[in-house]
Amino acid sequence: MRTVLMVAEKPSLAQSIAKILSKGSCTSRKGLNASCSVHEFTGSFQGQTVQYKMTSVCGHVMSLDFIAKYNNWDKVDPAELFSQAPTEKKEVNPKLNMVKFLQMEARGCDYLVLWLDCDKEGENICFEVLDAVQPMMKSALHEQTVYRAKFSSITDTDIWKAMNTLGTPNRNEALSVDARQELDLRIGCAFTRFQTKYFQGKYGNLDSTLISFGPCQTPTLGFCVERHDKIQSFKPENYWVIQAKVFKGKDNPLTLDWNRVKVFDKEVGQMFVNLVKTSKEALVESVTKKEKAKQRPLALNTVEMLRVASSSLGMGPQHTMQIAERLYTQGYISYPRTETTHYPENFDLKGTLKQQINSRWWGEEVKNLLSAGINQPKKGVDAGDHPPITPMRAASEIELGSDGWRLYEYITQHFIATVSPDCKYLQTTIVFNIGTEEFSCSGKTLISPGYTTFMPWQGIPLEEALPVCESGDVFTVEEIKLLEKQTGPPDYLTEAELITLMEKHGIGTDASIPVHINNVCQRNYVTVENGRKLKPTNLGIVLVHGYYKIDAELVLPSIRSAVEKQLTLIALGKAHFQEVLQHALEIFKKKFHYFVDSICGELTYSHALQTNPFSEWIRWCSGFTGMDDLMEVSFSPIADSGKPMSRCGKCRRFMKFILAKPSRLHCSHCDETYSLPQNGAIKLYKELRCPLDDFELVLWTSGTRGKSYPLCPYCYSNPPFRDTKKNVGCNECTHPSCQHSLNSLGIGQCVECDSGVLVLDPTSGPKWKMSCNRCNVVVHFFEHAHRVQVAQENCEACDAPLVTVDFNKARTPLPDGETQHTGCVFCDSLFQDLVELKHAAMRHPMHRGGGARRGRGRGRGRRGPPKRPKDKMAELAAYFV
DNA sequence: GCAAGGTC
Repeated sequence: MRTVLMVAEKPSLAQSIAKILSKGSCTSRKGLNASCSVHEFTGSFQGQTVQYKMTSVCGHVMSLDFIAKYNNWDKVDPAELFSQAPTEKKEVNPKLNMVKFLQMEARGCDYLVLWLDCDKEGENICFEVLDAVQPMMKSALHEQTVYRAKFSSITDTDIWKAMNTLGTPNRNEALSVDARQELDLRIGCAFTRFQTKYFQGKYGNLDSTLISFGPCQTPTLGFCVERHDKIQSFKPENYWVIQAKVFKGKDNPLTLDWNRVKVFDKEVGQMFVNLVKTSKEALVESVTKKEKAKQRPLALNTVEMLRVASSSLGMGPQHTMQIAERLYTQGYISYPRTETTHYPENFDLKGTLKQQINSRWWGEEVKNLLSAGINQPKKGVDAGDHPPITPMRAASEIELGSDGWRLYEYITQHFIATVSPDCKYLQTTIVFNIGTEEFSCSGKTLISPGYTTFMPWQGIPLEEALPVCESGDVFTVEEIKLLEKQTGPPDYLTEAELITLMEKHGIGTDASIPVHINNVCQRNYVTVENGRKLKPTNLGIVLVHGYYKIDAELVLPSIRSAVEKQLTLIALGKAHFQEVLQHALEIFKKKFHYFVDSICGELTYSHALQTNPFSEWIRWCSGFTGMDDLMEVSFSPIADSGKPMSRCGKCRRFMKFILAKPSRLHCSHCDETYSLPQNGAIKLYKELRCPLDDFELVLWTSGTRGKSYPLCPYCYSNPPFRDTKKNVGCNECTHPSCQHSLNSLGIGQCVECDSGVLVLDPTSGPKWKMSCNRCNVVVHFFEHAHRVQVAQENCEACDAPLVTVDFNKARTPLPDGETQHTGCVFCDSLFQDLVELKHAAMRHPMHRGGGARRGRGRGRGRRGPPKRPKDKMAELAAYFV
């Protein structure tokens, strides 16, 4: 029997489609990776009985990156990223082993049906799957073996229709995505690397480790700054309004609005007041009553959910999506990433509603709605991806958790609202004549709440009823006043407004909008204020103003849509991939050079390149215009930042320690910046010097319960030996004789990780410890000893260096009041009770180990001394190869 | 260390 392999874009879809095509009779098994399942069933395919295998990928299989040597920020000129730097496709998530999994499943299959999402990205993934799978499939000479299923919703009719009208994957659409990936990568990385290096080398208090640029994130930031500028440049204006109060009989006075609304000239206002004041009576000119409706909402899609979650629930988009994902995988809501606002024809609206009849919150109203008959939902847009977001089963607050419940509650309320009647109300307007001027007042009274029963925040607020009157009635004027008012500035952009702007300008997609917003926050360009308002930081403002000054297109949203337009030409087969790509790259390369030239002022970029290798030229940039003028207002030059710390090995002057992220050392005399390990504190290390370069050592420490090690600021960035890695401290340095090196202080192989060595922390006394130079393992030993040293000799049993310990006479734990002992930490019986294993407490909660595993329960020595290493010297020796 | 786009 022949086999048909079918691949969907995500596991949940593979399952749904298999269920439909097998009429519920498929058997399922886990695939090679934990994420993907394979659903198998027998059926017919082109008139023959076949075995079907339905599975999925998890989004993209491959992603684009530069080949490794172009990922060195110090050696590669960002300008090379526009053309010279070759790219390669790598597996997105090597842990998932997706290619291997697909190949395993494809081995010996006869046909392939691609069920990827029906958009350009899906088309691109088709070819990623195809590339992986085709070599493993049986080859047929005169027969089509690869098919594309095109479906517009996940319903029986649609899936069967797709199956019966299979086509072929569209290479052009896939290529347009390839082009987008390459453009985004080359442009984004080139600008990001240049900006980061340039500004970091120049300013000491930037407070950002990365100054990123991207075709989506930069316009996103641009929107926030645009509003900021409007606020800043706002000039309040005085205006005047006439307020009239009238009454009839014993009724409360009625405040009327002036039909001219306002005037911007006080004298003109006063003139009107005088005209009005000639009359003591207000004559009712007309009374109109209009029945109006507030329309029930469209079915819910992702972007609307994100907007409401932000504005009404105070939940950020990233967080909202995480919660929604969870609700989806737990079966409470339907798939949360969709652009569609129209329910499929056969959607079971009543069934979905019936699930809610026992709810203690809205059960009664739902019952009423069902018995009165539900309303046909409004016609929305069917984007052909997934049905709108709806609840899938009843739930309670306890099982969902606070935010989970709030989001579920909203999704459910929104769903019920879409099948409820519109809200109906009566709008009454009374128009008055006082003297020559017209005034009016209006009010709303509820006729039937309709959907606002379920979305009470949209309800018609209760108002005081207007007096009953008809045209010709006369009211008495109680008061006429000229009020002076002032126009106010707009407020900062709310997250919900930003989402709307991004959607409108095509910046990002439903899935990526939250990521871009998160990016501009994490990069310190924007902060989220009360009410989820987005306020740009100094850095964000300066960057955007800089782009405006140099090349506004870099920040305008139109840049994205222009590129998208070109890409569509590829998708339509009207332009060639290479043509469009090269053309766009050419334009952006010019923009890049112009940007660099503008920032660097007099010295042109190409000139600088000719005369200096890349690593040298950045410092040559001087005589700035544009961006730097702006930067200097908000940020201080690196030479003026920080406090003196340790001496430079080249000029012997003090270097300054800059605390702002990324913390670093800067020698203003040599104009050099040296990077340091992050997430810890830096101190001077006893004015000791590195024997190789004469730089004063500094001590990095992650806190009292964590690790610490000395490092040489120069060696840290410029590894001294061929076998030393970049960005390591003295505890990984292989210097043969320096007293701070791994060679002098290493004691034995790490008890947990494979590659680390336990190194004595010479600063840790009196709570002595040795810590692994690779992982978080810390071994506490010889508490209260007043000296711990690594001896010259090695253990006869295991060859580990011996350790000499000195205790005070009064506190010595050694037998017979002995104060000194030399022995092996791993083998010596006297030492056995004096050694204890722990994990370093890390400052950063993201690091593994550390905190969570630090139990009080483990008494000293409970786990015994560290395991006896098999061959410690072999491990140690590995370091010196 | 970088982009944006999928998805878990």
